[in-house]
Amino acid sequence: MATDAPSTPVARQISLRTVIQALLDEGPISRAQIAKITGLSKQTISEVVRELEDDGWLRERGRTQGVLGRSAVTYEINNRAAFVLGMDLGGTKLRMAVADLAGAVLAEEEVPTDLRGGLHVVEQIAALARRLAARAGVPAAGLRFGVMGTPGVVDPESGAIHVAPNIPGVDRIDVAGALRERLGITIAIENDVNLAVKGEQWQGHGAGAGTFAFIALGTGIGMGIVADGKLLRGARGAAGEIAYLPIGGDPYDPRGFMLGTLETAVGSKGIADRYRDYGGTAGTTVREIFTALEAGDAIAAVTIDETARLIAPALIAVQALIDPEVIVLGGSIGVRTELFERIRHHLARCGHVPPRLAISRIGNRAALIGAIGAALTDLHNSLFGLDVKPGDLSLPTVGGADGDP
Amino acid sequence: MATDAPSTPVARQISLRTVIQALLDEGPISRAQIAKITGLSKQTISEVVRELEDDGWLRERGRTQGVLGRSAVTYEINNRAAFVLGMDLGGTKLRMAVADLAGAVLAEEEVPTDLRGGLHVVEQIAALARRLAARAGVPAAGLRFGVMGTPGVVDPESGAIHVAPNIPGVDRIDVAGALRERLGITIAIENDVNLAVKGEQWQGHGAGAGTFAFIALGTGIGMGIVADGKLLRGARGAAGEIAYLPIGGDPYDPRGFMLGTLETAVGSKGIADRYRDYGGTAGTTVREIFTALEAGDAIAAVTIDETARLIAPALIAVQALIDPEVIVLGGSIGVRTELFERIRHHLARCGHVPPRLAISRIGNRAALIGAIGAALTDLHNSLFGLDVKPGDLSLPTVGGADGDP
DNA sequence: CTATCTTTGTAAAGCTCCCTGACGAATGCA
DNA sequence: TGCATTCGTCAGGGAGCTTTACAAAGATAG
Repeated sequence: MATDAPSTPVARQISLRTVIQALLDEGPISRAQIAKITGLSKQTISEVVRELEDDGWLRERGRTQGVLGRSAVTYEINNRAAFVLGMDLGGTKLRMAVADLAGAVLAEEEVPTDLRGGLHVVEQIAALARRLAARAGVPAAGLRFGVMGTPGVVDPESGAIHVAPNIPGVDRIDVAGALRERLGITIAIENDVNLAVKGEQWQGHGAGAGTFAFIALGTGIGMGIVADGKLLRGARGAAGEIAYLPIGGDPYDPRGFMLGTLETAVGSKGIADRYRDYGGTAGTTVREIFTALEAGDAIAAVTIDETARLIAPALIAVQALIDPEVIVLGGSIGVRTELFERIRHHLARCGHVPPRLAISRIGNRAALIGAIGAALTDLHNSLFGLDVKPGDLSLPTVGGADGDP
Repeated sequence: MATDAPSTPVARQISLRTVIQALLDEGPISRAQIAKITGLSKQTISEVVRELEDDGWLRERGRTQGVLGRSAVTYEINNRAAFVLGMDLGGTKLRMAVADLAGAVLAEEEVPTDLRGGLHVVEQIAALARRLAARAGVPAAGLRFGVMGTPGVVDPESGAIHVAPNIPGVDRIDVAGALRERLGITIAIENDVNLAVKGEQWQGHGAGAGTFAFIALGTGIGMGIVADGKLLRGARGAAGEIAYLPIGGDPYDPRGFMLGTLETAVGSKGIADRYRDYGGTAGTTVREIFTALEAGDAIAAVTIDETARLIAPALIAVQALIDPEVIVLGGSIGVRTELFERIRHHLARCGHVPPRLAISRIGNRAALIGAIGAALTDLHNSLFGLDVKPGDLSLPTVGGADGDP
């Protein structure tokens, strides 16, 4: 429960945090303005700002002018005080970006994933990271944190990748540890859909929403949920496993057990199967079906419409259980406007108030942006976070119940 | 964002909180033990304990003995330092209890709700509260907080009851304000299902679970979700509206629009309709159908089995989206073991790993217990809470995205 | 029964961090 | 040029925590 750290630094730490937060929120401002915003005294602000400036986190920006009274020196966050690495490791592509403390991307690259897998991938990641850091002009000790997204199940504590579809061998080695060793920085690994959600929360349609959902429609179907600003993981990290929603087919049909009832119906394989069942001949991939749809293929149109008709209830289910402010659709299939409009149409037929829908604005970079955001959050918290994080007081233990954790 | 309160008291406030928390967690302990647990110095602990004892929150309990060294005075929370009121206002019954600071119920009573509604109900509540306080021997200024659960939609900020089924007129008056006036304490009003969830979290099957769901099956069907220890409300406070889950019927069938597809199928009316459709003659209420089932009525058995067959996929949906540690069933229908066993059976047929299920342990007192818990949490936080509640630092605004709130 | 060891709790001194009030410095306006 | 206004620093003081020292109280060994 309680911390055993001495509580001396806690007051100053709160002040540091408060000042940083004010600068993040309000942009370049003077010390006097910070004092007004934070309620701390001018004296204290001067001390804190000097401390932060000495350590390189802040820098002078300019001076105020035009207003009555003496002009003031304004300060801003020193964007180049630290850098982070965002990564998105997919089965076919490896995306990576170096960003500064303000989240601005300084260098970004996308390369095909080394299909030999295992340590080859690790080496590829490390080499790319070094190349990007050099290109962005990041000094040797400048990189502080990295976050990598990857499909499959990731242990949130250790970062071990338990199931890694499409990338051979990475579930047998400690990727995070190997990268930490090669790059000299802490690397956290996170599920890519979860990071995409964080990306949407930061720079996409989820910005400003306390609660929203992001659904990735592609080969498979996955969902990430942000509730009250925080990622919802569930008891076993399996929250958002929308593929297993008993919608779009008979939940008691064993054919849906493997991939999940919903994914069997509306995953890319389900769509292709449906197109073929209906007698379509234009191709076997979803991309080809969409191309046929554009060319006026009636069977493709029916296929996509039927897919939308099956997806709409799934969105109703999400709305009923989570009540998100908006549901953002992403993934290679989810961003197609043809499908989107058909889903909209069917949603309106379900009665009640349909959920607000949006197509991902940041598209296939969502996980990368989320990785950068996650790394920045980690960085901020490690620099200016509090050791003491007081939550609600736990209720006393009563009767036969177990105590709160 | 930042506070404008002076930060002087924050250090002592953290210390006060830490000591209280240690006493809540570890029961009666000596000052020296508190010092060890919290990491604060013995000196500071002595000061803090003296302060708390002077204000009546702590009291001496006894002395340690039998161990090496000087014996120590042990302290404990003074249970009788403050009292709270828990209330559960239903369409037919009004339940109320007075509890002490440790959550022990000192007086409890259940009366029929005054069916005249409106101010009559307010007067009834106030009178019952005074009677219970007197019976529990609570001094005049002893009651500090009250929380009341009620069905329908409650504005989380103002406590205004927007929709109050079965109780005429309470949606047109400021119940919380009227009670505050009559009882002289702060009264918060909360949705009863949400409170039932809190009750399960505190003293029921949710104890110790970070994420779980509570489903109330009765006249209607409702759900409350606790995610990472916190109640999930959703963007419009409509999270957990499981009645609208598009399961158990055709989601495009307008007959399900009013009550919701799932509730139309498995609400008490849906069950009764099904029994009649199958040719059942034993009665028209669910209670009568269950009685017939016990008497060996085959049609009742089929009705209940079919109901369970429809409910199981809804639970699968909850598991897929939320991944709860356990799903607790409550409400007059949800606690019936006959139904529970049938649901279990059908869940096992859905493939995948079925969610862990449990029947509510605290039954129809769940909302009342949750109200007591909520009132205690409010009380603790008002007494020993921090003004500053630092969350994660917000990410900087980048590109065209809006800033974080 | 006494000496010793351990633990508890208090006292005094010092440090960190914050605030207040005063004051010089800088700036716009009349 | 003088004045009002705002910025930023200096000096003084208070709150709260820690450390060191020490007295008090109890257990144990001989």
